[in-house]
Amino acid sequence: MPGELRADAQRNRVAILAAATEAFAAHGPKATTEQVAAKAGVAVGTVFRHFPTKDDLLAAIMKQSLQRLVELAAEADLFEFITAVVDEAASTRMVVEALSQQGIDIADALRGLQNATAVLLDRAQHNGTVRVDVRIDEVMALLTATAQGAQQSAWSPDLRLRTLRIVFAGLAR
Amino acid sequence: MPGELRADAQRNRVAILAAATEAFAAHGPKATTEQVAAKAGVAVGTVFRHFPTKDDLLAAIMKQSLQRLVELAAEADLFEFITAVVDEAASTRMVVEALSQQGIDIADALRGLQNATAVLLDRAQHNGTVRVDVRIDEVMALLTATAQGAQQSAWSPDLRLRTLRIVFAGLAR
DNA sequence: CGATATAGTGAGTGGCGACTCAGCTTTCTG
DNA sequence: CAGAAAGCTGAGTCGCCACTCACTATATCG
Repeated sequence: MPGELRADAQRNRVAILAAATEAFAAHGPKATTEQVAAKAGVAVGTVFRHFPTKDDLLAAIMKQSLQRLVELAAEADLFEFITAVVDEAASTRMVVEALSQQGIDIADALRGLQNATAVLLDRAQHNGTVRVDVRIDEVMALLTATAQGAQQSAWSPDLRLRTLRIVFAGLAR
Repeated sequence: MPGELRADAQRNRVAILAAATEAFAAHGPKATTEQVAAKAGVAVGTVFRHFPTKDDLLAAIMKQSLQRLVELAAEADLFEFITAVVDEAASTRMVVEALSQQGIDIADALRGLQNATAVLLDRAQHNGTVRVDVRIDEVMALLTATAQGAQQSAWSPDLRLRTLRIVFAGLAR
C-alpha cells in the first residue's frame, strides 16, 4: 500500500511540522533547516526525506497558517476577523509571508481564505455595516497591507488598533 | 585636507550610487555587490572601499529614496502625497525597504519624512479634509502598510487606486 | 523470529555571496 | 616630471546553508 507511512515516520512528520511552525514563526523563512531539525529532535536528512525542498516545507507551513485564518473567519464578523488576522500576523511571521507570496505555490489556500472572507464581506454589506461598493479584492488588499505593516514595522498593539479603526471607517459608511 | 576625494574616486562613487539605486530598485536588497559593481563598471573592491559594508550601501540608497519622498511631499496635499508614495513603492523596491527598517540605521531620514508628512496632515485637518482626531503615527502606519501591500503583493494600478480610496474615506469624514 | 522494505543519520559537497589584500594604476603636488 | 599618496583590481578566503548518500536502525509482516 503506497500511501501508508511507518509509525516512526508519522511521528517524525508531526514533530517536524511543529518545529517548523515554531521556527518560522519566530525567524521567518530564513530559519535554517538545521534549526528545524534540531527542534524536532531529528537529523537534517529526515527533514529532507519528508520535504524534499525547503520550499516544500515552507509551503506546508504557509498552508497551515492560512487554514488557521479560515477557521478564525468561521466565528467572527468582518471587522473582528481582520483584527484577528492582524493580531496573528504580529506574532507569527509566516502569516504575512503566506498572504503575499509569489515564489511558492499557495494559490489554493489563498483562494480558500478569499472565499471565507467574501462570505464575511457579503454578510457585512447586507447588515449595512460595510458600503456595498466595496469589492473583495479591495478587502484582501487592505487585509494584506495592514498585516504586513503590523508585522514588518512592529506596530504596537495600540497603534494597530487605531490604524484599523481608520480602515474600518473607510469600509463603513 | 582629509575630506577631499580624488577625481576618479568621486566619479566612481557617483557611478556606484547610480548602479546601486538601479539594482536595488529592481531586485531589492538581495541584489549582489558584484551586480552593483558590474553595473557601475568597477571592481568589487572599489564598492567596498566606498561603502565598507553592504549595509552601508543599502543605508545610503534608502536615505536617498526617503529624501526623494520628502521632495514629493513639498508639492502635494496629503492624499496626492500618499498616492505618489505608493506609486513609487510599486516600482522601486527600496522605498518599502526604507519605510519598514529595523536592521539598518535610517532613523534620521525617517524622522524627516514623518515631519514632512505631519505638515501635510496638519494642513488637511485645517482644510477639513481629514478628521482632526487622526494622528501622525496612524498616517505613517497607513502609508507604510499600503506601500508594502502595493509592492509585495503586486497590486495592479487599478486595485491600488481603489484600495487607497477606501483608506482616504477612513481618514476623511 | 528472520527477511525485507522503509526510514533515519550526519559528515560531506557544492554553490553563493560578502568581504580582503598584495600588487598595480591613477591622480596630485611641488 | 618625479615621488608619494590615494585609489583600483579581482582572484582568493571564509562562513553559511540547502541538499546528498552510504551506511545504520527500525518497523512490519508472514
